[in-house]
Amino acid sequence: METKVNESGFRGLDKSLRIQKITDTAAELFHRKGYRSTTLDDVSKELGITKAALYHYVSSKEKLLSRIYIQALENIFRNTDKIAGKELPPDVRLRLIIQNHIKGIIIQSISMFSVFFTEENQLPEKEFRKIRREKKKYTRIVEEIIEEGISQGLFRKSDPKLQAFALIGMCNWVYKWYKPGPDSYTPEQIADYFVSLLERGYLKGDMEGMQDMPELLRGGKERAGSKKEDYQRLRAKCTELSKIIDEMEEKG
Amino acid sequence: METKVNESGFRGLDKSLRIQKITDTAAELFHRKGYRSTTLDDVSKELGITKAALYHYVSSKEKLLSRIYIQALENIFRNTDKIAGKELPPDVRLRLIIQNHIKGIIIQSISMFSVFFTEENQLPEKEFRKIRREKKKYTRIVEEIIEEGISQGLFRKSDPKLQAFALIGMCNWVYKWYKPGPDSYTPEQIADYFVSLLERGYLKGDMEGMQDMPELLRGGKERAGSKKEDYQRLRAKCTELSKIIDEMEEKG
DNA sequence: AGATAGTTTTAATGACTGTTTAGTTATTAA
DNA sequence: TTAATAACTAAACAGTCATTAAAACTATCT
Repeated sequence: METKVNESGFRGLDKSLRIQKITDTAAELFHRKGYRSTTLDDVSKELGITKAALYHYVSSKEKLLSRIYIQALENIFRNTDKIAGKELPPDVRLRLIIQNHIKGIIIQSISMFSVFFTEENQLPEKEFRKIRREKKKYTRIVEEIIEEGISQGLFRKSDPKLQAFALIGMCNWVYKWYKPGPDSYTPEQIADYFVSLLERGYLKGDMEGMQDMPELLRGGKERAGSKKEDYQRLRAKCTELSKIIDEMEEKG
Repeated sequence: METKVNESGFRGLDKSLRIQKITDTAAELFHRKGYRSTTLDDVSKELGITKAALYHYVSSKEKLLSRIYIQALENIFRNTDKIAGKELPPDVRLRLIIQNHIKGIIIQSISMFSVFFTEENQLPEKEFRKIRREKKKYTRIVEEIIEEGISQGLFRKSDPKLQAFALIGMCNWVYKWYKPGPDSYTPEQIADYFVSLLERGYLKGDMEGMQDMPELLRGGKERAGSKKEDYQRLRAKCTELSKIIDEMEEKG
C-alpha cells in the first residue's frame, strides 16, 4: 500500500504541516484552558498521538508557546509596515490598518491571538521583552499616523497615544466576544463599523460644533478657554452631573 | 500589652482586613504571573507567613480566585445599575457609565480587573457561568442605552451590540496599558477623552456628511437618510441637561 | 533482505505544588 | 491562673506533569 494520506488527520501529512497542526491545536487548547493548565497530554490526545511523540516536533512546551507568538506577530505585521509606508492620506492609512488588524485576528484565528494577548508572562524573559517591544512598535505606528492626521488638519487635535490605545483596544477586544458562525458578522463588517464609529462618533447632528478634542492633551494645561461653549459646556455639565449624582447617592 | 497594630503589615490587622490583604496580594501576583503559575508559596511569602497559614483564611486556591471575581463584579456593578436606571438622556447615561467603568478599573485596582478579564476559565464551571452571565448583563445594559439613544434620534443609526462591544473593549483594554504614576493620565482624563472620541470621532470638519452609520445594521436595510438635523438639536440637548441639573440641585 | 532514517510508544524520572495533619505559640475569656 | 480558642508552623502526602531514555515500529532505498 502506498502512503496513506489523511488517515487520522495527522499522520500522512507533510512534516511542516504536521508541525503547523500541532501549533494550531496547542493554540486552540491554550485559548480554551490557558497555557499553564493545558498539559502536553491534552495536546497530544487531541492530535491522536502520544505525549512523547510531540517531542519529535517541538523541543519543549515553552517553545510551542513561542511559536504561537512568532506566528501571531508575523500575521499582524505582515501588511502593517507596508500600509504605514504607503503614500496615502493618514485617514486612509488608518482605515487600512484597522481593517487589516481585525481581519488578521478573526481570519488567522481567534485562538492564536487570544494566546498572544494573554500569555505573555509565560514566555522566557528574553522573548517576553521582544514581544513587548514589538507591541509597542505597533502602537507607535498607529500613533504616528494619528499625529500626521492631526498636523495635516485632517483629525481633531487630541492625544495621539491615548487615541491609539483606544483604537487598538477596541480592535483587540474582538477576540473576547467574536464567535464565528454563519449569522455572525464578517470581519469586513466589523472593521467598517469600527472605522465609521471612530471617524465620526455615535452622536448625531451637531453641525457647527467642530472644535478639537478637550484640552487634556499631551502638552497639558491649556484650560478650556471661553470658546463657543457648546460641547465644552455640555461636557462640563456632565462632569458636574456625575458629581451631583455621587453626592446624592451618598446621602441616600 | 494591647493589640499590636501594624506590626509587620499583616499581623495585627483586623481579620477582615487580613483577608482583604490576602485577596489583594493574590490578585497582584495572579496579575503578574498568572493564576496557575502563582503558587500559594508565592502568595504566603509575599505576605510574610506560611503557606499553611493561608488556609486559616481561605479554604482553597480556587476560592481565592472566586473572591477576586466577586469583588471585581461588585465594584463594576455598584453604580452601573443606578446610572442605567436614572432619568437622564441616553448620551449622559452612557457617558456616566463609561466614566464609572474606567474609574472602576483604574482606581479599584488594575490587578483585580486583569485577573477578572483573563482567568475566567480557571473558575469552577458553576462560577464560570455566573460570571459570563453577569458580563453579558453588563453588555446588555450598555446596548440598551445605545438603542434608546438611537430611537430618540440622538445617536446615529447603528448596530447597538457592535457599538457596545467597541465601547467596552476600548475601556477594558485600559488594564493592558495603564501604568499608574504621577505623570500618568487620571481616570477622569481617560474617560473624558474616550467619551469625546466615541461621541464625535477623530475626523475633523466634514460638515455635510451627516448620515448615519453604514447599513450593516441589525434590522438591516433602512438606508442612511441625509437629514439636515442642525444644531437646534444640540441646543435642545443642552437645555435638557440644564433643566435636569437644576432639578437635581433643588432636590439636594 | 538489510540498512538507514524517521516516527511513535512504553515506561520511568524528578521536580513541583495544593492540601492535610499534627503540633506549637499567642491571645482572649472566665 | 486556667481553659479555650485563634493564629500560625513544620513536615509530609498525594497527585500532576514536563521531560527523558530506550526500545520498537514504519517506510524507503539499495
